[in-house]
Amino acid sequence: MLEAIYIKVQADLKQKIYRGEFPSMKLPDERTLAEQYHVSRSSIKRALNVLAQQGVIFKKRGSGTFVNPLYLKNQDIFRYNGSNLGVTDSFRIHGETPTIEVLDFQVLPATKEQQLALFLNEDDFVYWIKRLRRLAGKPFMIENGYVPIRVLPSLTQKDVSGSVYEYVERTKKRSVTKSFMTIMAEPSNNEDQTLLELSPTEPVGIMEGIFFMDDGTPLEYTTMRLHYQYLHYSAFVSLDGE
Amino acid sequence: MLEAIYIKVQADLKQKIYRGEFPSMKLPDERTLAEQYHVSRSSIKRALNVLAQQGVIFKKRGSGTFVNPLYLKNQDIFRYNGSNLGVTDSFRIHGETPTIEVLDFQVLPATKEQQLALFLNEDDFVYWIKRLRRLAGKPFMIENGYVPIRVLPSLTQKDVSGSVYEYVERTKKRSVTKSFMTIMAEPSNNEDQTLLELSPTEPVGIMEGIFFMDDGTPLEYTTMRLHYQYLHYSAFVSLDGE
DNA sequence: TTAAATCATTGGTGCGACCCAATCGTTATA
DNA sequence: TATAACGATTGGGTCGCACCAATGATTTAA
Repeated sequence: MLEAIYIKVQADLKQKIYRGEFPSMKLPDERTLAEQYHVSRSSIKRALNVLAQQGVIFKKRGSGTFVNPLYLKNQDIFRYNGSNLGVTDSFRIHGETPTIEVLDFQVLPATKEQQLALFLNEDDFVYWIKRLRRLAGKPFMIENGYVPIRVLPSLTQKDVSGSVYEYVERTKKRSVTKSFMTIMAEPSNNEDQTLLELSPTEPVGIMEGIFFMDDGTPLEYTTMRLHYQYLHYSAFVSLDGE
Repeated sequence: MLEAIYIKVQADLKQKIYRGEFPSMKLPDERTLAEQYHVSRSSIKRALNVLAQQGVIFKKRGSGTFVNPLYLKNQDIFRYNGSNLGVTDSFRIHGETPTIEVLDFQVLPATKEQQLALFLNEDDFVYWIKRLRRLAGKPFMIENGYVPIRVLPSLTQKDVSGSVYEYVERTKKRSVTKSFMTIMAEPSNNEDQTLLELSPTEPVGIMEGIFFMDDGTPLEYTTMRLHYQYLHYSAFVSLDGE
């Protein structure tokens, strides 16, 4: 099975929506879609659920399924598209690929906090990866990442000057598809101001999080300090199935 | 049907996880759970999918289903619990309920941007609701909300001095469970500094978003300017079913 | 004419069956 | 002993059915 049916249906419907093939903003009912795609209603429901979760459509029992007009007008914000959660991918959207300057690369014993976040033992070690990211030459992010040695035993400085997640996908055939993140803001400190070329009144955005591989293994604990103009986090939140 | 089976199972499992009833961090396999709960495997799968989506568990084909240790250690962060997305609910967690001071309450013609965000026509009007929120007396948020008159025709200043979402639930029997939000940060302006008691180097966090009722009707377009210490947005992100 | 009852439409939930695919421990083999 | 093959376990995907619940249009009755 190269790709599940519901994935294909979901992708196809998203295309059709994007291309404006539902001018009435209303999709055919589930039973009809099942016929059209020659799949069961269950698979259609599954595809529609994914789209609803993404905020692309709204379902209304008794009435039908409708396109979220916002998705049409503004679909570049609804970018839950990349197969990857990393910085490289997220910021590539703006047209250019970020470059990486490695500021530091060491092996350290894991702190208590890191042990907790990365499910480590007392005697475990982590790589400390400090990097500066630039977009079109302009620095926009200071990144402090901590990766358990146990998870990537043969990581080198060279690997670290590229995307760590691509390295993981290449060498371990695992993808990084889950993260637990916290977003905050703070006045900039001296280092921020120097590295990110900020004035004292200009703040930084902070994105701090744990990134997991698709099997649940925690890969990295990261703190990102962003030039405030680059902190732009969008999310569609749904509190339904609870 | 007061509550769906998969909802009950999901809630029960979450309780058990929280109470540490799976010390090995491993849940029984799906077929066994189905027997224990006297429900079909489909329903178990559904319940587990919800929990996986919330980051409470990780599923690993061929191995089993495991508790996310982070959820145990830090479950107060995993608070996708409230039935409501509003500010009142979100910040009540910290122990105290925020108070509301209405700074302005008017009816205005909808701007282009509002028409787009709220699916309105050219001649539609919106309420402009400007409010200051305090927690334990300390101001922490300036809120500019825009609500279509069409949606809440008889909204009064009195209603607006409480939670608008509670008003919606009471009068329309609809809940506010979806939102599309963007989070940013900025240096504080004069008004921010005055109302939120900030110094010039201290920034504001900005949460801007559209809130939808459970049937997809957009209810409100809001811009919230937060004292930076109160911007603390956490999310579990999963890029799986795409 | 208006309000209430009815009914068709549409999405929601639940079941159980069937097979697939990844994993892991066991067993057979070199 | 180390490796390979195998098989059991476990979650993933698909199907098709039956029935429920909310909605909205239609029909009926006041």
